[in-house]
Order: sequence, then C-alpha cells, then structure tokens
Amino acid sequence: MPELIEVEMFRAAAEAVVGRTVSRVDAPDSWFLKHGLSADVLGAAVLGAEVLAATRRGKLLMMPMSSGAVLGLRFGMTGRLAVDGRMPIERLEFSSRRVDPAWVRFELEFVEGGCLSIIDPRRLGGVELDPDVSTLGPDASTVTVDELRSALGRSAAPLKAVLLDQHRLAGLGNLLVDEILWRSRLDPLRPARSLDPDEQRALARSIRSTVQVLTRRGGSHTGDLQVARVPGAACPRCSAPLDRRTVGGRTTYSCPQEQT
DNA sequence: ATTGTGGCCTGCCCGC
DNA sequence: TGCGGGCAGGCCACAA
Repeated sequence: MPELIEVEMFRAAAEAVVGRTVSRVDAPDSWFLKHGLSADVLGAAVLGAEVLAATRRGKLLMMPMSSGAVLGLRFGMTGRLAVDGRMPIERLEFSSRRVDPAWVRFELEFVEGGCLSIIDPRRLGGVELDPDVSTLGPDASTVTVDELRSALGRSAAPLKAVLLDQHRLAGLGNLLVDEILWRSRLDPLRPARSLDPDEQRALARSIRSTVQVLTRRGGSHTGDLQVARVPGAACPRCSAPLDRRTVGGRTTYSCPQEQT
C-alpha cells in the first residue's frame, strides 16, 4: 500500500506536470473530495492555474498552484497515480493491478497536453485543498534522534502505535513499521516512552536506513520480513515462529525471540 | 489530553 | 460454477 516510499515515487512522477496549466478538472466522486470540498470550489482553485511544484510530507502529496491554492492528494491503501498515461507503480500490495475506468476518482488535464489522475478502487484516498501540514509529524525518511525522541515523548502507547501515528511521525504504514521494528529487534508492544537513549538512536537510524533500502528495492513491500507476513511463518533470521497480533489496530508480525 | 476501538471503502480469495 | 464471509490498512469519528 502507499506508504512514504510509494508516495515519493508518485511525487517524482508528478514532477513531470510542474509548469503545466490546468485546462480541465474531473472529480466525479464527491466522497473523494475531503473536508467539504466541492467540485466547484476545486475547479475555481485549480482551473487555469499552473502547477508550481510537487512536494511531499509523509503520505501526503502536495501540488502548490499559481492561484495560491495547494492541492493535497492522498492515496489511502489502494490509490495509484497515473501521469500522462503512465503509472509509476504497476502493482500495489493489497490493491488490484487492473485499471477500471470507474476507479478514476480524480483527474487533471493540461493546456500543454497530458493528464494526472488518481486510480483508487476502494476510495480510501482523497483530494483536499490547502491541507493542514502542521498536524503532521516530521517526515520519517529524514527523522533525527531529537525528532524521534519528541515523537515518542512520554507516551505509554505501544511503540508501533506511535510510529503509525501520522501526527507524531509522518509517512510510515503497517508494512514499514513491522520491518523497522523487526530490524531494530524492538517489541511493537513496548511502551513508546520505555526506549533508552541508545535504543532511540538506533531506532532513528533504522527508520532512515530501512526507508532508504526499501526505496532502492522498489517499495514498502520489499522488506526481509515481508515473506513471513503469513500466519504460521517463521522468523527469517532465527526461524522462531513469529507472533501474529493486532497492535495499533493493525495486523502485526514480530519475532518473540529477538524483539524485546 | 491520551489511548483504544469501530466503521468506512470494495476487490479478492477461500471454502463450501 | 456460484456465492457469501472474511480480510486488507489509512484515516477519521467517537468513547472512556
């Protein structure tokens, strides 16, 4: 599913439309427009406007427009981006690899030609105007120890729940967090505040390096733990039977031997 | 405020 | 072969 790695691929693809001017907006699904946004208001904000940039914070893709508005795109777990008919991600974990025309939830066309669209079968993504970035934590791909320490804070919540909380740290989803905690040998259920300074330092480093490595491999589903994310599987490192639990409301795989 | 839970969305896979 | 139930996770509303 789109976590920060996939959204970064979308962002890079969206760079292609920077400098182009919007000639048409298609938003056929009002559910997909968030925070009370209407197709009319959206049209007024982006029609005739030039795309100034393609930026990202966590899983949020942003396109500042020459009108002053900022277009915010979210992909949920099943949304994909297409730019000029090409999709940077052909296969998305947990989503269909087909492209049904009915799944095009949002589309921009440009005066210069080409288009940018979101294909989302399950409609878990969305489009918003002037997204409030201040509610997002620092981006996980570049998180520093200090940033991580303040994200963990004095929280008694499970470590995994805090890492998934986009308000505290932006960009990590279920697969990445499981991979990071497995690589860090940390129990997802550990209270977030229980990490000592050495563990905080190691975790911050692991977050950055795991994002980097999995980006190079091609996605958040390319972790070493991924093959074992099935009931009854064994730890790829020590062969102990993995725990399968629900933590932070998500299916969680971890090694009871190594992750403490 | 903090933390946990349930619901929403719907294609796909499994078992009957 | 068809059908129904369960599952997937990002996000938000809501409750304690």
